[in-house]
Amino acid sequence: MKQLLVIFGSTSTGKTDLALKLAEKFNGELVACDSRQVYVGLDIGTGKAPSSKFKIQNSKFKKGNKFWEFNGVKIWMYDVTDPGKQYTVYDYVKDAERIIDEIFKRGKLPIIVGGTGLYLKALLEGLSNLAIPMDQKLRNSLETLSRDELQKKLQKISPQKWQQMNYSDRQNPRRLIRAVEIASTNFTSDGGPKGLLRGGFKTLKIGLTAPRQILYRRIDERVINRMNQGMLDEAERLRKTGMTFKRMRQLGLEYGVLADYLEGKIKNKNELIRVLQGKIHGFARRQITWFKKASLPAGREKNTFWFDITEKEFAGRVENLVAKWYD
RNA sequence: CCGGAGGUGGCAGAGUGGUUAAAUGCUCCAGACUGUAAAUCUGGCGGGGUAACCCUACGAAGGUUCGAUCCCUUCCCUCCGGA
Repeated sequence: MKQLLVIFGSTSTGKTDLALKLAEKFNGELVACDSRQVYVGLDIGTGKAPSSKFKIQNSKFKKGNKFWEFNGVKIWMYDVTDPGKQYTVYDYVKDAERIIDEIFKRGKLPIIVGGTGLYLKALLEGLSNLAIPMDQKLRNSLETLSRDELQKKLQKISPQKWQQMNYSDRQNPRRLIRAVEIASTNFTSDGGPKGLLRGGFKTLKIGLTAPRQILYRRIDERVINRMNQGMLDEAERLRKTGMTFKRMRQLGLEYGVLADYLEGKIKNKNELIRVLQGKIHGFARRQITWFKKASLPAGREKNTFWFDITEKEFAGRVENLVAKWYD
């Protein structure tokens, strides 16, 4: 039976470092599950480079065609598209499924490394509406409407959908637009991607956590490291290649904050660092909220083995667990 | 020592004699999320209580007033300029 190892957790829990170690031991290849690492040129800000500690110990690094390689371990789903283009869950599932299939053909163990909860869920379990394509023309016109108008429109064309939405989503223009889009399509679904778990894979899921304070500290340090690694230059390079500030803000976190800095909305580097640290704390919290249901038996990431990265020998215990599971 | 500005909740920063536990932003906490997900959206945020409600608060101490964070006096502290 095909086996699949999944490692997930919030930002700064050391997913990639752990996955690289496991890949060396178990003859694996990594598949990143990250909505921003898919873009070419977003390297430092998205943390594609492994931690500096790892880099010093393992200097063998190269970039291949559509993959990066550390110490002989390939990492996929980096650099799959242009940063100016919008990439979505749908694209991700399609691309990642193909990559994973190829890894199997090579007789290797795919290790999915993810911080983007929705992508991970879609890849593993599928998403029933995923196949309904987006209608850019419709979206353009809907985007000119106010939230109020969007709500009325949806209530009119699909009262059932409106009923299903919760209060928070009803205030969310982005959700309203997609709901209208789904309601007004005449697209007949072929079902779309079904999710790997339904393909009969034997999966082991490992979730990484850390106490809040320690997580924040790791985030704060990482922001400073990234500044030292030239995150600012990276942003300027993106500007020079024609990326708009608007697009940078869409990309979020480092790129959004960096856009504010380049535009002078943030006055100095210290403020830049502070703002960024705060934003990433918030991001980590959102990830934790998403993954939290995981700890419940019927939760989103059921059958997950959770590890607190501050516990002694946690990496060794993970290794033992994988060794027992992997045939 | 003299002249000027100012001291507000974790921070930044409004404000005004009563409707101010005090705008707004940030941090922080909680949550939603089936095609932008590092995005987007919702709620909370002095303390206590399920609640009605109670307590402590706008540098300190007094005073004026029915009532002061807002007016007056003194003191303490900070910043700018001049000796």
